[in-house]
Amino acid sequence: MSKGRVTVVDIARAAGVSKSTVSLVLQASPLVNEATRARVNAAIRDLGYVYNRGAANLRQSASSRIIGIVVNDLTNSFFAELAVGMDMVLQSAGYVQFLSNSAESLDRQRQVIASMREHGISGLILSPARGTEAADLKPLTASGVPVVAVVRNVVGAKVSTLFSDNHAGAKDAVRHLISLGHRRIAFLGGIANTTVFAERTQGWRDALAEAGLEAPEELAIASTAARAGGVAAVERALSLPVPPTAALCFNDAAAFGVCDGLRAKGKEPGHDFAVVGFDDVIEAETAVPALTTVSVDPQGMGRRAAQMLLKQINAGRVEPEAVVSSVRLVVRESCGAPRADGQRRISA
Amino acid sequence: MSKGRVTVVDIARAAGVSKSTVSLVLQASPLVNEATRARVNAAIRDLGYVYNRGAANLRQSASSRIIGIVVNDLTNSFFAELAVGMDMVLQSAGYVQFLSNSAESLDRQRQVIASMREHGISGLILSPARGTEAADLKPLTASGVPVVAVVRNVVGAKVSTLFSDNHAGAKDAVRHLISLGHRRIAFLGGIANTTVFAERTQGWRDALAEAGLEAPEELAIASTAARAGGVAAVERALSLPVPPTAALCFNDAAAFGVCDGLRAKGKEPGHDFAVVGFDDVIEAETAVPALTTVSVDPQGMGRRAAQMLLKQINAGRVEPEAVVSSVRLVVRESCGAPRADGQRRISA
DNA sequence: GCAGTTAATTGGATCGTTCCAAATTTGTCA
DNA sequence: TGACAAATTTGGAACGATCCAATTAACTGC
Repeated sequence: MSKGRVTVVDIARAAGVSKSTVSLVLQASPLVNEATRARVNAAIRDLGYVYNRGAANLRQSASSRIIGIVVNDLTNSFFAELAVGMDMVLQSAGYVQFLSNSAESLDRQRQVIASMREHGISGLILSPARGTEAADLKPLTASGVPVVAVVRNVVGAKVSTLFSDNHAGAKDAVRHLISLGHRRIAFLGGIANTTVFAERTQGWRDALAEAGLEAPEELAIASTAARAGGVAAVERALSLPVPPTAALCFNDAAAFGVCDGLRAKGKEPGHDFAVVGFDDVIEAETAVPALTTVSVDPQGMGRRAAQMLLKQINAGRVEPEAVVSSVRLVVRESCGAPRADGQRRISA
Repeated sequence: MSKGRVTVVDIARAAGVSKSTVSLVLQASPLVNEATRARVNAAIRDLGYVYNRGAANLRQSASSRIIGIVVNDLTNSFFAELAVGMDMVLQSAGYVQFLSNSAESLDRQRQVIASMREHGISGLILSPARGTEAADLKPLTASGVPVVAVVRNVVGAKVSTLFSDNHAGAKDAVRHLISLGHRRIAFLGGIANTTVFAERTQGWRDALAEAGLEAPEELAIASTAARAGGVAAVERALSLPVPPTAALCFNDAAAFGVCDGLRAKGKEPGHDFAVVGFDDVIEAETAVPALTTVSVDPQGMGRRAAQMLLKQINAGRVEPEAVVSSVRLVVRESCGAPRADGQRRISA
């Protein structure tokens, strides 16, 4: 049974028709008679036929219905949720995804993209590794494969982009902290020299300036975008001559780290120190204290990115668009503000 | 440039050789003369040739070098890390992965597996959705595609399996809690009626029995395997007439939820109540308090699963093996025990 | 009963690569 | 120089599905 796979010719023979008819049945063509269709389908079932998509893709017109997805850190739940969102719309549109993790390695990313190209992907959604250049995507775009860059930018690349509104989100968050009475507000975590970091810190600076407050550079403490980075950053912040009383963190992972670091120093987040995150990962809501954060809705963003890509694929020609996904501040407990639903925590 | 892709024939023409020679160069065959090889490679570069793996896979002997991976919940970092571990060994073995998320939906899982089959995967690693039956994998195994089931079992399926030693891990954890003086120890979180739940609760029961303690069923509180489930479970536990003083949790996600729930009730985990998790996800180490947990090393498990699959693929014939991956208790702070490195927390 | 439609069906030819057997070139030695 | 072996190179036939033009079957209306 397992020797020599079953092909259209085999089922054609079994059903007493030609391979062409079988092909029509496979494509659910209205041209074929109901009786024959039933006969062919029965043969397909009986022989355990498996459609060979590779063979079908050989004809130039056909598209592979494979979408490549490359993210820079799958262990960060933001990206995991992003991928899940994409999966939802791609799957229901009849595409399958080729998901890979570059783990911030440019080499790895190159390999993965090359491999996807060989497999004839119909499109690529990429959350680029740090340092990705336009040249890395050139071969892909040159051969007309639509690409959507999410989260991070690839300077000079002619691809569609979908970013969250980092500047506005950060500004809103800091405004909120100011409205709660804070005057010395830090920016903690994240990797300096990245676009996202620059945008978020600019939002922080602008909100402070707007309120006539200063934004001393020693209060913008970069480290890493992960939990451990938050711990380190808040430690540095608390050891300053005049420590801050509140912080906007680079992302939720860092914010959780900041909470950990505060507790390690005997301070309770949301009580003795206000903490605001960025991303609104799924744990933000159930954490204690629940994390006030700028919601970028990772799953929604994933869905949107997938939709942008599908639109380009269906349009047939590549016409890059740049979308900025709006964000909104979700006030929970970690900033010490009273909650909308009446529950409250005491503010510092 | 983008019209009509470049094929072996094109580069053959450009390099002044036959397509067969080009094919040999592509496969790095030692048969071809160095000078011609260089000429062909130059043409490949110049024309921007992209190898068409689909066409190559058409010949019966070739293998697709695609591995399918299906996990039941990518947003759980345990599975994300599992996938990352697999990615590492598969990538370096020259395979690409087709990763999908079934999100616990059997329908979805069926669709995805069917799609992977059409793409001619060389093997499948599956963390099955709840309720997966042997019949779901039958077509795959019948056609000789190696399958490795991880984390959860598929009863009756003739596939390789890789599980963590749930029974021993739970037993060790509970023994440790007993050695710290706890007498009323709960089991919190997880979904009843799953193999993993049954194995872990059995370990809990056995450790208690061994110490001559009772394991009343009201202390085994199932809910869900996520953070919110932990919150709910500990709430129920604390409202019992005689509440427990310690708990082994179904997994780390639930354990974090239990910590959250404890704080919401004004109790400090690791101080007023001992908490032990299961999995040792990456956040377990940096959380506050650092989570005492049974380490199953998800990345290592992923690597191992990938190795098992590759072994089967290379062996040529499917010979299922069952591997139980050993686990070890990592004592940190959440159980209230003094740490090995001298730092200590006060035990309740 | 027959031309004119419409509905179903069907042989090739084709996609881009690999593999095989056979052909060509080059090298070696008597 | 000719015979023989080794080193390279090469057409053509697969692989499995699709598409096109062409054929056959079934149905009109007169």
